[in-house]
Amino acid sequence: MALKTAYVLDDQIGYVLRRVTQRHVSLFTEAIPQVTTTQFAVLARLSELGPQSQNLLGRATAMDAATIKGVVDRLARQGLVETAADPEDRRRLTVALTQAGAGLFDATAATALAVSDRSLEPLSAAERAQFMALLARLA
Amino acid sequence: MALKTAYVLDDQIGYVLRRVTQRHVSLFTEAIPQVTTTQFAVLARLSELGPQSQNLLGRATAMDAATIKGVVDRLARQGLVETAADPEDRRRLTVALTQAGAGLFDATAATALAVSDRSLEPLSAAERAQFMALLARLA
DNA sequence: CCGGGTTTGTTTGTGTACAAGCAGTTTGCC
DNA sequence: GGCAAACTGCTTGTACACAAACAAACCCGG
Repeated sequence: MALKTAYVLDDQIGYVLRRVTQRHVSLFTEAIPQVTTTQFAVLARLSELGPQSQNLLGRATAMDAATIKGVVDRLARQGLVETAADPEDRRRLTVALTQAGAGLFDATAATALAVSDRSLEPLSAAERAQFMALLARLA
Repeated sequence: MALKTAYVLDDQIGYVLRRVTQRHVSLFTEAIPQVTTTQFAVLARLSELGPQSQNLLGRATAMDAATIKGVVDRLARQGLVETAADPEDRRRLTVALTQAGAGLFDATAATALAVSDRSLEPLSAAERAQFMALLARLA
């Protein structure tokens, strides 16, 4: 008879990913309470790529259409991004950083990098590099 | 003047974690559509530990009180768990697997393990072990 | 030039996830 | 014995995340 392989929750990638994410988000929120991790990703992409259509922006930040809409709405409510109609394609909604949004990103980028570091704190420098390389291959 | 370290979103642990989680959840949902990853974690813990108070169950599955309540409610609505008042402590709500819940867990545990494997598919066996060891230290 | 397929965005519904505040219960300690 | 502290659970509000269904606009082949 086959040996039944036990299901050990604590060894499952999904469960551990969830806990690591919880810890990371908690560190981020403590350091940068103004925006969430997802909102910050949008600011970062807009800063990097310049104004984008909402749809493209969603793809560039791994959010589906419904999710990116909510995120953009909340950022707009905070005055960090603004949306404008595209004259060339009337379906399109162009999203751009405001001065305030660009300012916030520039002011917090270094802190955000420090948060990434703190998340990886339990690992040595060599282990961090190794881990990030492996993690990237799973995305 | 100090060299400004660029913020590269794709290199940030939080962003990559989110994408890896998205991929994993998608694989899980495809393989086991009856319950979500979080709900499955609850079934696994109950199967492992036996009936638990809702509060303890939340801690054992890394969910806060509000979250575990919602998850237990939805599992109960599906008839996979049942709750009972504790005669010894009237604040306590004991959560237990039903026959259906235990049956579903037993029937899908092997599949769930296969999902964990598929999530790690891009890595070799040695790399998987290495990755899981590093990941666990970040939780 | 027109009709079908695609793209873009919106809406609704469901399911985590957490903070904060409330209420009832139990326990510990004076 | 009695009261404060701790525990357990509930509720509300906010924020992702995705599926599904829809409408409007665009594009391309015939």
